[in-house]
Amino acid sequence: MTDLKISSKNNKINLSEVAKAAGVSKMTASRVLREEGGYSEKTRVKVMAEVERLGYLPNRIATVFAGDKNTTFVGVSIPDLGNEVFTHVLEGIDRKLVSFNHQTVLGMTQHALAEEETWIETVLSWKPAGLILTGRAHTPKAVQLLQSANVPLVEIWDLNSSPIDMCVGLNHFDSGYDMGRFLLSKGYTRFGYVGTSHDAANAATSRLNGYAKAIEDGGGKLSKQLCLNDIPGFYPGFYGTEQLLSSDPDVEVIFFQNDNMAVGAVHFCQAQHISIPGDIGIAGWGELPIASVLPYRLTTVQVNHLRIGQLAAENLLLKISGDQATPVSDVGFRLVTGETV
Amino acid sequence: MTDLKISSKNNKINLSEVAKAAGVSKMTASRVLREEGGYSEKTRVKVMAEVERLGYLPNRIATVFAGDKNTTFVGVSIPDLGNEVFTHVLEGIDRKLVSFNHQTVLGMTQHALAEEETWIETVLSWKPAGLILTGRAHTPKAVQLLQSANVPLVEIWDLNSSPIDMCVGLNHFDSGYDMGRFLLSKGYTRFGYVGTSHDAANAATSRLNGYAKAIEDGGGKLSKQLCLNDIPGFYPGFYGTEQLLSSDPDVEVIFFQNDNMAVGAVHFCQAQHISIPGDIGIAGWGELPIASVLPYRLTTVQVNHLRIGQLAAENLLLKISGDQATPVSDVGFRLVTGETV
DNA sequence: AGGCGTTGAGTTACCGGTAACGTAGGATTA
DNA sequence: TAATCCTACGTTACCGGTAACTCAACGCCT
Repeated sequence: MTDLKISSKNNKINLSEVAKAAGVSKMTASRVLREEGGYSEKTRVKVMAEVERLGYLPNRIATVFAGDKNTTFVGVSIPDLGNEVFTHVLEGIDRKLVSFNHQTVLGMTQHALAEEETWIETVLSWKPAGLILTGRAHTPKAVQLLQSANVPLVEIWDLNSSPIDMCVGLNHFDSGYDMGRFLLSKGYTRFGYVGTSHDAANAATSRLNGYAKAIEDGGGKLSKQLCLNDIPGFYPGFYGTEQLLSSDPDVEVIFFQNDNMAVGAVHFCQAQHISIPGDIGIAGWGELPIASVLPYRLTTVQVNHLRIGQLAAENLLLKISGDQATPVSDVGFRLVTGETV
Repeated sequence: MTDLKISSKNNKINLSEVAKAAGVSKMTASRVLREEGGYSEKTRVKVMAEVERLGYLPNRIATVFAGDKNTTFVGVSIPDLGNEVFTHVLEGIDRKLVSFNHQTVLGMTQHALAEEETWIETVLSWKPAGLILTGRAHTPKAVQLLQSANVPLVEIWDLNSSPIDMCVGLNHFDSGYDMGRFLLSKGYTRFGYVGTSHDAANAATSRLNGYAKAIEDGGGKLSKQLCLNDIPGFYPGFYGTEQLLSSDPDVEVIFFQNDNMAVGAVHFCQAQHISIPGDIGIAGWGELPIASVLPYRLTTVQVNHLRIGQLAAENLLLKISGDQATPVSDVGFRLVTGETV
């Protein structure tokens, strides 16, 4: 019976047992482990020896509970991992968080606000140190949860002049507008756009809106916009181009949701012997790694994805430690004129 | 003073307050919330009304603590997010976990066992429901921590006949061996390899070893192997090819660490007007999305990354709920002969 | 010798839930 | 009608730490 109990409880060594083994009180052991001071060197050595010998692993759940504090978890929601853009942002976030002893709790919201709401509720119930959410749109209940939870929060990606708490991103509308204006300046008159599901009021939609506005302002025509029900990857860029060109062969230039889709388009054009930029112009967005190996410089919008993540994490960490943090950070963008238009 | 307290404590509504407001005991409120039964419909309605009115959010930390249970977190360690291969695995894991009310706690170990050990210790102190680790190599202390923690564990990626607990992956050595044999059968005699940092005993090294063994067994020559100190992406594939060919122009075929590197090579060859497969053969690994838009089918090894993640999560969840789970799952691979050799 | 500060501890209460047990009162059964 | 069972709760103790407090022993000073 006793054996069974021991084997089933396995590693249930807690602070009391360490203290007992070291011949001190629980409190003294606690002080030693937290290096709080108020104990002799002799005691410290005794306690640490028992910690080592028994393989004591602190129960951080209990610590959080005792102090009525929060954990060191930071909830990070991103739409999905299939979109390369967000994996770079996530990497920037996690690198920074880890170096400050925090852990990323992942939330893939699949671009659905309802999923996000559920996830927020779950994560908040675990008392996170902070939250980073991709996008500025949330359900009313989510907003209420976030406000009353009173947890440091950064909304990233799409710039938001009045964030719930803090915000790090760029103005997607402007980036689309600038691209539109640039293409107009190149003499194009018939414009196309290819992206993926834009049901939600997301950043890609803002880019499309900016693009459309620029074209309208400049007297051009957005002949065709295609929103595929797919991920914004290489192959959707490939077949999206095929679809767009077959339904509207007069389009002179296409703006894609991101570089990967644009590269898909480049490969489609190569396969069909359509000259770039002679027969058609191609523009991407986000400057993704693939662009570096193309035979010509892709026309795109350069965005420092990693920087967004880092800055979001930095501001969050500041607020977590009670310091002042910038409420709104604009990381900006840069138009890369390239050779594909 | 009182106001200050209220505003600072904000949403500190706990079960006691809900119970008091509903005119029942804490225990009854607890039973209602857990739908445990043992209460009248009238009571249920009263309690739920107060939960709603007060915006009560359960403190899951306290629940875990009370029951001396584990959280619903699952620690997932991957080398890095910059490697597209692992993001697919991670996506498979998280999708499955989420649908069973678990959350992914991310750990980027940067291919360093010491980082992994630190991360394991931290995550274990948070009482996770389970762990998924990429790779089979761990520090002795990490292994000891994992064993004594007695938490469900899946080691993924590299197949391991004697895992600490469970294992999901494929035989990387064999996949390299098969590729080597296939290339030999195509008549090549002088072989090259380009990958990234192989200091650790990782899966890519196993592939290289399998490849080298096949070449040796077949009487060919592994003329040159290049291990760049970079990420296994497009551009390293591009300049790695340049480096390899300039130092050893006689190489007839190159096996790359993954498809992205191979695509970088394809673009290098296109830029230099080197014919594929006429002048040189190119082989990748992993069948990544970019391969779908190339003008010809890339010779590669197809691996179902998403499936690895799903299967790992499935087995973990089985074990978490106390059921039997497969100790070792081989997801296999498939050689894609392609047109680039 | 008595007063006082410092050092190195121990004691108590508590964080927010839940397991285990206790119990009043009505319904059912012998 | 009394014994018994069930329903719908309430009470108590506890999970593993830590904040806040208490306290003994010792050295030091006047």
